Amino acid sequence: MTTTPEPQPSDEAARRFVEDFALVFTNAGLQRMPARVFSAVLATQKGSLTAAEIAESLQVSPAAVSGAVRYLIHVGLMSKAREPGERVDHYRILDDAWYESVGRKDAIYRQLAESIERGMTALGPETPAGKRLQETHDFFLYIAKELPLLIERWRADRLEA
Amino acid sequence: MTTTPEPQPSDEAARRFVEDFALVFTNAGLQRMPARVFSAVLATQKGSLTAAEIAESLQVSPAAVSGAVRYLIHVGLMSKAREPGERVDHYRILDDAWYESVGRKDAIYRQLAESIERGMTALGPETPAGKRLQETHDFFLYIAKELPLLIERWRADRLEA
DNA sequence: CACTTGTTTCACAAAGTTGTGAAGTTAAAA
DNA sequence: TTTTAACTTCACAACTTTGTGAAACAAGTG
Repeated sequence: MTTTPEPQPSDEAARRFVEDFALVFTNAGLQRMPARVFSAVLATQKGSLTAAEIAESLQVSPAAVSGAVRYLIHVGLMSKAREPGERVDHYRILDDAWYESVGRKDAIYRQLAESIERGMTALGPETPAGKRLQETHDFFLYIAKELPLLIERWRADRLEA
Repeated sequence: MTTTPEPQPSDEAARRFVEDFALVFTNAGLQRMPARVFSAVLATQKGSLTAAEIAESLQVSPAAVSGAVRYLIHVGLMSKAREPGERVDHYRILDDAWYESVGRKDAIYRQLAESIERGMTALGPETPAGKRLQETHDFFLYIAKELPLLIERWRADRLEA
């Protein structure tokens, strides 16, 4: 046994950033533990961490890490990789994690639009309510269409530089 | 006493829409009760409802309605109005509720960018981690800037038609 | 001014969520 | 094939959130 029993010997400022960013990310809608795990990996120099390292650095159980990374992988923010003949998984943030997570919001707006459309039928398309819904519907579709284009434009601009 | 004791005599399809839309809206991030209240008002022909009507139509307590509308007003999705010499409040959805609620998301991205910026300082701007954060930071600021422009473009297009 | 009706506040119970320890599973190493 | 380290699953306890009933409050009305 030569590992440190301390919470972690390394950089205190980094740990504060991890919690700070996780908090903001939580406000943005992510659950707490996935936000912390993501944040912990984000703040590493090498860009990846093993489950044990995550657990140690956040002071949580391996079970919590397991649940969080499963979720993060599911929503396409992280990937798990194991080198051939290795025993540990390395978790890293996908290169286009952010683009995806913003761009994927178009699905939400599309769902809203679909629900509104059903509502128009239910309430009568020619009634005042129906007409009000029509505009909302169009707006949601507009956003759903434009969001991915926005990301694309960013990508294109980025390639030039 | 001449009011109906039934859950509500009126349109069944409308009630289904209310719950359907509330659900989608909840998936999009709103709490359940505010989503239901909003949805109930959205589905009315006259475009407004009193607290009592909301409570009746959703089969919830006045307290729940009170809490929900307070929240909805706070986040700028609803307004409360009382006619001079009236005893009841009428709740209605703000005309630009949706524009606001989408456009206001730029604040979230701005906060993310700010947190990332603090992280860059903490991790060292010239380190691998610092450089990775830089790009994320720029991306968030880009989104924060473009979202309101997107809404504006919609508004402009709409005025023409 | 007392009454009535509509709204808000508050303590609490019910329901839902989150993270833990412990047991179970997988796969490399011996 | 047995051992061992890494990871996952699961039942449960702690914590949080949500909606309720009851009481307090506010504002027209007679």
